[in-house]
Amino acid sequence: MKKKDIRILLVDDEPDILEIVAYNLSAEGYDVYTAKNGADGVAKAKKKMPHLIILDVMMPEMDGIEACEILRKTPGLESSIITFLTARGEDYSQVAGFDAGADDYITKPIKPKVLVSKVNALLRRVKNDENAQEDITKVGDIVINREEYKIIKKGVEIILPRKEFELLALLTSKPSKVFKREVILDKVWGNEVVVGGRTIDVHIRKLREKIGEDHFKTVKGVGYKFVL
Amino acid sequence: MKKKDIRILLVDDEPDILEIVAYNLSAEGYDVYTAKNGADGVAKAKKKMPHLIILDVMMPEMDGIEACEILRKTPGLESSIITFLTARGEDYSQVAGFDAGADDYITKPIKPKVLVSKVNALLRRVKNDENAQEDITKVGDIVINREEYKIIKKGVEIILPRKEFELLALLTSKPSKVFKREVILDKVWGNEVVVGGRTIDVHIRKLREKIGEDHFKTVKGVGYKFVL
DNA sequence: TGTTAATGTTACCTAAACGTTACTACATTA
DNA sequence: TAATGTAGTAACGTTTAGGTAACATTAACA
Repeated sequence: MKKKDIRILLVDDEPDILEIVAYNLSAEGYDVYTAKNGADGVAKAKKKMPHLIILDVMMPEMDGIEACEILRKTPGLESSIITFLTARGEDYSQVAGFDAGADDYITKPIKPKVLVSKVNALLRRVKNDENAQEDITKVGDIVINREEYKIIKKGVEIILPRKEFELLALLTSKPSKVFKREVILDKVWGNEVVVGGRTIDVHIRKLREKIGEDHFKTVKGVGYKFVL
Repeated sequence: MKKKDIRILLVDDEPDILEIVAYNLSAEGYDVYTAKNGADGVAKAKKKMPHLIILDVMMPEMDGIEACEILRKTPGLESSIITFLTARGEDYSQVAGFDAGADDYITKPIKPKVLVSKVNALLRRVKNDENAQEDITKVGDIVINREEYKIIKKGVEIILPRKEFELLALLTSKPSKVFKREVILDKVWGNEVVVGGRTIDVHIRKLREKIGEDHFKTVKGVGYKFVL
C-alpha cells in the first residue's frame, strides 16, 4: 500500500499540536485528518476508518482513554493502530492507555523527526500487509504491470503471452510461497478446463527462459514458487 | 497463544537492568531469555526464535542498531517484534533505530509498570494472530513454514522432501505428544496406502540426520514424539 | 541375563514427478 | 490468405523422492 492511501486521524484539543503534527505527517505523504476532542474523534473515525489514530489523553468532552475504549469496540476499527499523546512522566495514563487497548504512546513535547519515524514504524506492517489487488507489483528487479499486460526486468520491457503473464503474476503475487499445481490450474486455467499433465511445466519452462532460471523453484510433489 | 509460550529476548550489558526487566516480565508470565551484548543477542535469537526482542542501543561487542539490522535479515525473525532501550533525549538513536527496522523504543530509566504494559501491548497482536499465522510454527529454534515448504533452524534454511516435511510438521504440531504409528501413517501417508513396516523409521532417520538426533524420541511399541 | 519383538541403519531400486523438445491446431494480425 | 505467435500435446529424457529389503541394534520382560 502507498502512503497516500494510509489514513491517519489526529485527535487533540490544542490547535498548535494539531497543526504541527498534521503538517509533518502530511509532508511524509500520509492522508491526515484531525478532530478536536474525543467525541469528534470517534465520529470522524467511524467516517474515515483510519489505519492509525493518534489520541491526546487529556481532552474536553471525552478524554482519550474513553475514546479509545469506544473505538476498540467499533466494528472495523478493532485492528486499527491507536497511539496516545501523553505528557512526560504521566506513568499512570500510559498504563491506563494500554489497558484501554492502545498500541503505543508518544510523549510530549513532540519532536517531529522522532514522531515521523515512530509513525512509519507503526505503519510498516500495515503497508506490507494488505496485498490489495494493485495493478503494478514490484518484486526484486522485476516490475509486473497488470494494466498494460507487460513486465519490465532490469529496465527492459518483456512482452509475455497471456497464460505466461498470468502464471507469472500469480507466482509473484506472493514471492516464496509455494503454489500447488491444482491451485495454479484453478487460477490460471480455470477449474473447468482440463489440460494435460505437462502443460504447467511447459509454461514454467518458458518463464524460466525469459525471466531467469533461478527465479522459479520446483517443490516436487507440491508445486512451484517464485523466489527473488 | 498463552503468555508462557511467548518468548522474549532481552539484550543489555548492564546486569542490573537485565535482572529487573527479566524479573518483571517473568512475573508477568512470559518466557524470558537474556544476552549481554549484541553478538550474544544475535546468537541467542537464532537459537530461541523469540517473539519479542528488547535491545539496548549502547553495548560493547555489537551495538543494538547493528544487531537489529542483522536480526531483520535472519530467516524466521523478519516478523519478530524488535524494540530498543534508549536513554531519554537520545533522539538520534531513536530515528536510527526505526530505520534499522525496530518497531518501538523504550526510554530509560525503566519504570516496571510502564514497561510491562508496553510489552503486553506489543504482544497483544501476536497472541491473537495465532490463527492468521497458522502457516508458520515456531518450536524452539526451529521455524516450520508451511506456506513456503521450508524449515529454518538457527537461522539456516533447510529444504525437506514432501513426506519428511509433512512428518516433521505433524510431530511439531504438538511437541512432546506421542504420535502412534497408525496415526502417522494416516496423517502423512493417507489411510488407503499400504507401506512396509520400516518406512516410518527410515523417514524418522532422515529427520534425525537433518534436524538433530535428540529432537525425535522413540516410544517403543507406540510411536514417536518431537521434543524441544 | 538371555530372548525376542520392535526399532535403527544402510544401500539400493523404481516409479512417479518433473524437464525438455518438437510438433499440431488454432487464433491473430497484416 | 500468408505470416506469425500462442496454447496445448505427445514423446522421450532426467531426476529423485520414497519405498523396500536385508541386516544390525536396542530395549523390555521373563
